[in-house]
Amino acid sequence: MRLVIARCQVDYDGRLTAHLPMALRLIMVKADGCVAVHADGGAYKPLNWMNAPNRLVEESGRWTVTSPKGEQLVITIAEIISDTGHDLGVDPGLQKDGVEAHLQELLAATPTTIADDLTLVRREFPTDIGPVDLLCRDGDGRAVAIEIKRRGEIDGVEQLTRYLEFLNRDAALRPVRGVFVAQEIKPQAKVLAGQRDIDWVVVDYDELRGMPSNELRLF
Amino acid sequence: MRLVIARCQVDYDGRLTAHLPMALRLIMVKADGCVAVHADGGAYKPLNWMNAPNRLVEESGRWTVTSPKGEQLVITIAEIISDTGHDLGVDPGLQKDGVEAHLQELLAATPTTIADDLTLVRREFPTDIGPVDLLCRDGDGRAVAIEIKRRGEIDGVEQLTRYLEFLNRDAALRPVRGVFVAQEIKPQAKVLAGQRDIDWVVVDYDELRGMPSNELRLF
DNA sequence: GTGTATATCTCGGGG
DNA sequence: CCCCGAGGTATACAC
Repeated sequence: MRLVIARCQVDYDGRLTAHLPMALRLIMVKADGCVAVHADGGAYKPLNWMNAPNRLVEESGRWTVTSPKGEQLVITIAEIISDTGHDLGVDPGLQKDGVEAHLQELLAATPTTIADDLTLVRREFPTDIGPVDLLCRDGDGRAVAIEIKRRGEIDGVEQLTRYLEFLNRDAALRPVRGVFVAQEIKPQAKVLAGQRDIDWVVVDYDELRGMPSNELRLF
Repeated sequence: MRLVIARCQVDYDGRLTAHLPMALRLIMVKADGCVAVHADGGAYKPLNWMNAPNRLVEESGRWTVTSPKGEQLVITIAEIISDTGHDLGVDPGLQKDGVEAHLQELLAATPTTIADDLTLVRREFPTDIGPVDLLCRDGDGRAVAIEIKRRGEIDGVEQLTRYLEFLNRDAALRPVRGVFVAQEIKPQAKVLAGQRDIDWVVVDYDELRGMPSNELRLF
């Protein structure tokens, strides 16, 4: 990783046009070739950048970064304050816990936490418009499509609505009910779900995680 | 801006739990207090971070960053390779051109580029569920709701559908047609729009910008 | 502050 | 490669 502190001006032309007047900034060049220009504030997002893959041509006082898609980043350098490089090697990578995938795993193992008469048919049930998180059947053998979110907002209800629209065209499944499941659900999402006859259930991740699936089988 | 190259392990606990094993990385601390841990690849996004505002407590071999919301980032430092600081000052800021707002301005000035019988009623027409980009009337005096995107995808069609649903409840406006306008439209979005009787139009930003609004008034 | 929409979103997975 | 969905999305803006 190369770190350059420099007085520079930056011009990007690609998905949009953007210009940065001359000022002191950090230019970060990573081992994969991506370039980012940072100011001394503004969270972690750089002011301007170019992702890998790209081609960096370094002339005196002028760096030109070109992507295969025709995007171009031109860095005009007036003064270099510092220019250092370090080989960091390959990172072992980030381990996450508590994202939607885990919630889906737990709910697939114990769908009865959503409604006590549900049995799982398939996780990530494929349709032409995307996978349905969980497809279940209820006690009467009727199909139930379940959309899972960490945070339940309007988008999730729209997504489930599209799936239900699609699934209800299939005579073998029809009629399909929908249940919107999340750790928290915004009032607007509840209203929209209600308007569309979609049930919603709030679940607790920590509670689910603490509940072994064999404990559920006793019910 | 402080730049530290160090062998470190990082543990985040907040909106989720995340762990980074010990490895060589860059730790960037900006003047506003935000902290970002970067590997030597993977675009501009850091592996882990904590935005401002926060409180950074630096002990020997252990940095603890705490946010007011109860999130915590713990950086365990085994070895410091380099530790430098530079005062970059306040950045003059980024100037952008070509984002959705500009497209909307241009189309508001010359709605005839969407359909030649359109006249503008209002930009950002307010509804209870969000603002409609453009509300127009066609040659027959019928209301037309227009949703503008740089890139037209399914979400945009859903958004326009919600607006149409809402607007069509208003007897003074009904029946309201919808037009989906974008610089490029994905095939799925065209299909969904077609299914819902929503027209779609592809426009060229550079062409629009090159076209003075008074030139259009001659038609 | 909540709610809504945008983003050069980024990033990863699947066909 | 595109398409789709998730994200500690972040960020701006209106109510």
